[in-house]
Amino acid sequence: MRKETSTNALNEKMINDGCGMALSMSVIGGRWKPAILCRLAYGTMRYGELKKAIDGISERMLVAQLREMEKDRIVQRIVYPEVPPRVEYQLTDLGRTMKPMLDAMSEWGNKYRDQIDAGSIELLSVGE
Amino acid sequence: MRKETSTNALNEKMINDGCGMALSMSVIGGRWKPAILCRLAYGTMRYGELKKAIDGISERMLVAQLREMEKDRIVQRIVYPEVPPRVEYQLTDLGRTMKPMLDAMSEWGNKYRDQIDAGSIELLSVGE
DNA sequence: CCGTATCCATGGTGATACTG
DNA sequence: CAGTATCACCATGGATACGG
Repeated sequence: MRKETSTNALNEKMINDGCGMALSMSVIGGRWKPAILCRLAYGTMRYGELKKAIDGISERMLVAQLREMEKDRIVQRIVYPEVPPRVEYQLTDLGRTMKPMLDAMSEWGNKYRDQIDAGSIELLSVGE
Repeated sequence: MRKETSTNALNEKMINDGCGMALSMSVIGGRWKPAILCRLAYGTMRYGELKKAIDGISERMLVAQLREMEKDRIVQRIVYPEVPPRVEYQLTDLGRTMKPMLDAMSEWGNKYRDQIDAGSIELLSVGE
């Protein structure tokens, strides 16, 4: 049996629906994980860089989401014992295997946005 | 500007992080959407069939998640005016364009599960 | 058969302030 | 610079009962 501690990192509820999709969702789901993953997909980033790059994120949430992804072994945290302190984050090897999935998601999302913006889809509720 | 009504159907918070990943997440995120999408990917299903197929889902949640995906135009609801009533659900054309993304997610999830089960990853906290 | 309505618990998230 | 610590909100989702 797999072990875990808290919150979202590997949500037991979702991992057993047969198809792996739910497992993927439990790893990349989370308010800010897509945004973080997008950045780390291009390489290593410092804590402060991530914070600046991701608009609107609080330190609390940035750290929380990074920690969860560390637990799930897709993100790696590297601490340089310097003054001032420096901490870098990057995808692990396992994290990098997500690339095709991440790309597929970005691509569909962008196409979907185009569809909506083109007005060919109304996304309901205009008169609600 | 895009319009929307409630809850999760197109979460404004998530759609503006530049990469389309977050948009995708806002459409397929949700406790039961992966499970539902997995089923509908193979074809049309009746309400009752979905309910039976997805273990543990309540009627409330099944309907709620289906309605959200209807709003987002990826799922189509077809009502047959018969007695007894019959309602079928299927992916829309737009919904079917998600196939590559869905497949990528399933594939990565399954590989990830293998990695974990193989013990090559410990998923933390064994001694926590 | 296919849902709605209602109530309620949980925890994910945000805001703010503080620390090594 | 890179985080912790606390508090509180409220949307998400669960259980149960009822309706066309």
